[in-house]
Order: sequence, then C-alpha cells, then structure tokens
Amino acid sequence: MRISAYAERLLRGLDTIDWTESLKETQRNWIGRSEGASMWFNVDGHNDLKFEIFTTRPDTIFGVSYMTLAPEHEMVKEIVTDEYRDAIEKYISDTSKRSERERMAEVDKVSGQFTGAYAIHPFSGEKIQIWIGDYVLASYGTGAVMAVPAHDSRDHAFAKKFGLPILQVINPKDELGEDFDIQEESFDSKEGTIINSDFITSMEVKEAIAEVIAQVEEMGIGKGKINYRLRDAVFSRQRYWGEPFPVYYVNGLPQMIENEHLPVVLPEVEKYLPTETGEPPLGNAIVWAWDTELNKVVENDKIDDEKIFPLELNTMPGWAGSSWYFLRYMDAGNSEEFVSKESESYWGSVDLYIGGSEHATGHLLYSRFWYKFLKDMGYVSNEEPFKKLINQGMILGTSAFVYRVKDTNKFVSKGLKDQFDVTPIHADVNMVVNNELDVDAFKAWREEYNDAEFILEGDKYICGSEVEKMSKSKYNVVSPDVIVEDFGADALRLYEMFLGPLEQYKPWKTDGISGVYNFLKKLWRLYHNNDAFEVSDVEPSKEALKTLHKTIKKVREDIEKFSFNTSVSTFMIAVNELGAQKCNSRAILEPLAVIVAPYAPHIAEELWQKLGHSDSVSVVDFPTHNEEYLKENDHTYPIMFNGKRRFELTFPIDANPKEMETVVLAHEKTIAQLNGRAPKKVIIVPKKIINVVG
RNA sequence: GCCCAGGUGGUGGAAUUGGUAGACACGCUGGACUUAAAAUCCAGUGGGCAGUAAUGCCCGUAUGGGUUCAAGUCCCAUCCUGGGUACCA
Repeated sequence: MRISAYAERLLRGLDTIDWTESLKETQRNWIGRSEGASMWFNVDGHNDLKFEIFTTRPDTIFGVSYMTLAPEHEMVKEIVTDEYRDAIEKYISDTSKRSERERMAEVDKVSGQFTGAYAIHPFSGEKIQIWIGDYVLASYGTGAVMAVPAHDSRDHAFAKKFGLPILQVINPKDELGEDFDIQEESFDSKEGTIINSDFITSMEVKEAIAEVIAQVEEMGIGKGKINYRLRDAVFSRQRYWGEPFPVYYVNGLPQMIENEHLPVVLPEVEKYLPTETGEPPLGNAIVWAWDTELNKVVENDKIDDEKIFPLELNTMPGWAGSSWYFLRYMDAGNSEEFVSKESESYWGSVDLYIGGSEHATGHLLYSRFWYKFLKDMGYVSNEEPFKKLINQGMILGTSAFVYRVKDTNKFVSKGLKDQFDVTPIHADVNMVVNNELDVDAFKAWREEYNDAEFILEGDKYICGSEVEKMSKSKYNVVSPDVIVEDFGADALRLYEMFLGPLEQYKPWKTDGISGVYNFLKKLWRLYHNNDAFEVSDVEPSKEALKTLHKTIKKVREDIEKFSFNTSVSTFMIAVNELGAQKCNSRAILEPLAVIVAPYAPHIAEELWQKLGHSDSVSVVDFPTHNEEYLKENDHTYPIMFNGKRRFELTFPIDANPKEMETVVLAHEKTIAQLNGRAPKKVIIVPKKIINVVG
C-alpha cells in the first residue's frame, strides 16, 4: 500500500487536527520528511557509470572526503577493483549474516570496506574514495551518501576509524568559539558560515544550500529533493487470523472472486495457529476451496484445478478493518455500500476519538491515510477522520509487598525490614487494607505460608507498596466487579474520574473510594429525611441558588475541557454546601439531579423518578447557569506587602480603587507592616489582590 | 543519543490570563453519639521557630539562577521519572 504517496499530506494534515502534541510529533518523526538534494557522481575510469546520492546538506559539498554505498548497492560489484574484490565480498557476506537486531544493538560499532574505486567531485574534479559501510541503508534514499565527516557525526566516526581526511567547510557561530576541534568532533549544526568552498564561501548555510542546488540543476547533475522515512507496507498478514482475501489460484495465478459472490466468510478451524508446514492459520481449514461453478467455498479435497481451486491462505492485516471501521457505524445496515452519501454527509468525521498513544504509528496513521484515499475516491467529504483525539491514561495497580527474611518463613513488617536481610514478595492486594496485612488471610493464601511467622510493628503487619501495571503475576489486580458489588457502579464510575486527569496514568487505591461513596450517600440524604423521600416546594434560598448555579457553570466548563476529576470535586462541594444550608428545595434538587446524571447515572435516575418524573433524566436538557445568582456584593482582598500576604480586608465589589488604597494605607496593620517606610506604590487588581510595595 | 510529556503535603490531586499554593478527597489525630464496635457527625492536619493563648515570623511547588510590584505558572541551565524512536544521510 503506497502510504508513502500520502506522506506530505499526512504531515501537513497534522497542523489541522486537535491531537496531543506528543502524538503529532511521533507521527512527524515516523513520516520523517527531510529536505535536500539528490546528485549524480561519475565513477573514475567508468565512463558509463554514475550513481545517485541523497543529502540534506548540499552546502557541505566541498567537505566530501569519501563516498559510502550500502553493502547491497547494485553498483558495488561493478566498480570494485581486483585488489579489493575478496575483501569486499567478505564484508558483504559478513554484514548480510548479521541480523537486523544485531545491527541495531551494535549501533556504535563502525565497520566498512574500501572498494578501490573513485568518484569524481563535480566541482573540483578531484578523486574521492568509494567505500561500502553498513551504516548506510539500502532502503533509504538511494542507498548511497556523500560523506562529510567534518559535519556529520556518523561520517566522522567512520573517517576516524579508517583514517580518512576530515575537511572543515563550516565555521561555527561565534559562541561555540575558535577552540572547536573538528578532528575530534563533527559540527552538525546549520548555524555557521561556509569556508574553503569555492563559489559558496562566506555564505550562510541556508543560502549555500539553495546556491548548490541551483548550480547542480544547471549542470544537469542533480536536483532539490524531499525524502520520507515512511515506508510502504505489504497488505497481508501471515501468522494470524484476519479478514480473508477473495482470491483463488488457477495454476498458481491469483484470480479475484466476482463482487456478486462476496462476502467470502472465514471457515471454522480447530486452532488459530500456523500449520506444521509453516502455512498461515487458514491452512488448517478443511473447507477452504473455491468452486467456480457453484461460486461458493467448498471442501479442500474437492480441488481438481479445473473447476475447484485453492483459496488464498494469507489474510488481511489488522489495519484492513481498523482503518475505516468507524465509517461503517454511520450506516451499519447498508448492504450496498459501506456508507451512503447521505449518512456520510450527515455524520462527517469523528468529533472525538479517545484512544491509546500506542497506536500512533500504526492504526492512527493508517486511518488517516485510508481516509484521505477514500476522499480522493469521492467516498468521504473530509480530509481528516478524527478531529480531536485524547489519549486516556491507564489505571495502574498498587502492588503490596511483604518482606521475607532470607532462608526463613518469617515475614517482617515494612518499618523493621532494614534490620534484616529480606526478599520482597508480592502479596495479594485483596488481603491488604490501608497497608495493613490480614495475616490470617495471608497464611491461608498458599500452603507454603500456612505456618508463616510475622514480626509485627505494634500489633500490625505493614506492607510496602509500589505502583505498577495491573497484572495477575503481581497480585495487584482489582476487579471492577468486586468494586461494583461493594460500592455500586456509580461509585466506581465517579472514582475512576476522581482519580485524576483523563490523560494521566494514575494508581488505583481502593481505600480512597470511600470519598466518592460518602458523597453519594450525602447526595441521597439531601432528598431524604431519615429514610423517607422529602423535597419541598419552598422558594430556594439565595445561597442555595448560588451554590447550584456556580456548580452548573463549573461543570459545564469542565465537560468542555474533559476535566472530569474537577467536576466530581465540584459536586462534592455543592453537596457539602447544600447540606450545611439544609436545602431540600425542589427548585435546587431537580437541576442538581440532572447535572449529576452523566457522572452517576443510576442514583440520578432513581432520584429523578422519586421527584415524580416518568421520563429518563438522561433526556432532560442540561441546565444553564444564571449569572444573576453568582453576583458578589463584596470581595475579600489579600493585603500583600511586596508580594507577601499579611492580612485581609473586605471591600464592596464596586469600590473605588483610590478609596480602597486610602483605607488600606490608613489601616493599623499596614502602618505596623511599613514600620515607618513610605509605600512606593500600591497595586490594586480588582477582585484579585492588593499589593503594597515599599 | 534524539524527540515528547511530566516532577506540587504522608497519598491521589486542585490552582482561569502571572494575582491569597495545597481546593476536593484519602489517610492520620482529637472529640460527639454508643455498653462496645460499625456507621454517622464535628474539629484539626505542608514544615519550622516564638508565645499560656490570640497570634506573629521564617521556609516551602525537583535543583540553581533570572525577569516581575507579584512566579507552581514566564525565561535560562541542570537533575530525575515516564513514553516514543533507533545509523533515515
């Protein structure tokens, strides 16, 4: 699939979507756009031979001291001289044996071999040695580079190892100083002035790049070029299960099954594993042949290669479905097209996508690619599939540790463990409450611990703890079912939100759930007197209205920002305040149930019913706040001296700053603070602070 | 190595545009109710110093500098943690 053809659009599109910067950056790096030039070099003594290199630094053309080809480069065998033939062949066979993994692990290891051949410098006409080296990748650019050791760290390492010349052609910007030793370290930055470089000498780097490109284009030996790191991908999956290709083989040649006979449905198999002969899992199927007369899938043993043929065993890769499944939701019942024009134009692209960042360079890049392709084909109308994307953080587990004294069956409490030689062991978190181990449960946990002994602190065994991914092997898995059983689904839902920001990784600690559980109980009590449901129709108090409306305002803002943890805090504050106000006014409690509903739907629904409604709380309009109720008559200002708060004063909201200043300066505490000094300045920020400078 | 995100009490976290750091909650301490426990409610809770107390002062958002009347927030440098990436010319 030629995703590389969309590289530029995939890159530019990133500027138009509301995704996290880190995710966009990962995609940018993966696409890997680099701007430079491709140039042709002639080979000395071979009039008919020339080769192409790609460089992002044409400005360093006069610093070239050798050329490097990838070992796999097709020209190597033609140019190698007899003297070096054996050495080159040995090097090629050695590097081909090294697996990609080895090459990755040995990045620092520099290796290479001279070919005996020379290239001709296009401007100076000088002869330049041609080497091969496995730091040049055959699959990127042209598989050949012009090596400028003075200004490229990899070329520098290579040159140093093989004693090749290092020619400086850029003078670093002043602050890096004269004492920069180019023989010791390369200068890769583009901040500097060109030296020793014929017609580009004394130009700035940027200028020189453009000038060299113009010159080689005029000479017909090169041109400006943009390269991408992004590679095309094979549309197939060998080892796993996936959507089947509607393809069968006649004499080994693939044939497409006609549209009208689709879909081809996957067969039943015993196991989803490759066959013993190494074929894909579909090779295990016994009903996987195509009958060209009946136009259906039939048993393999009927294959006669005349009317009945074998079907393709490879399947489609994961992104065959994941790249566009969301479009199908718009028109799931449509049996003619994946989505109708009407549905597509109604729904458009996805407004909000919540997903993990681990899909940055796979699913999320391919989805964008497919979507752009579908747009080009006229099937969808937007350029990007996911307008906004949030990476949700993972809920981590809090592991508990007990400390076994080495070579014994004794366990020492955390506070005393430093007095012994101990091994930390994961204990099941379900046996631990507030870091205290249920000793009997631990003994019963496993046979080997039945007669364990404990060295306690006071009368308790205190466990150590550590935050890790939830995993069975770490015994830190907390099942949501158990939480729902103990506290209810609303408490679970609220607590997950309350733990912290949506995008953040955060540790689960069951102990903390009592906070939201208490909140739910307090909420319930607002609508009840003892156990009886009781709300009144009396006019709500000013304070209650203020509490309600500031809550509505804040929660609406939080929802816009996906800041659900602060919403939950806001509800807690509201319920605490209304409780203190002894509010049980219907005019307050009805809208309260509505705004709580998205967060704690079960309890809200039940309260809504008790309030006498027969429809669901989820279909009621979300209330809007009224600024009238939020108006303050006065504001309590911190009185600060040189930025340090010393006391507070309350002023009417519309107080004149001049008058406020007079009152502040006349205050006895101000006089005490100033201690005889004259204030230089008084800064008054309305509804914020008053700062006296002096 | 490079790129990105982050570092705030005992803990999870809050803090609008630079404007009272620590909201809310957990935990902890003390108290009320109770024969007792659970549940519930009330009060306190960043650290330090002084004071019988009211209160006052100093320090404090990873570290060191800087800008500002004022910095968790802005700038520079450093350290640490998490994630991504791996010779891409």
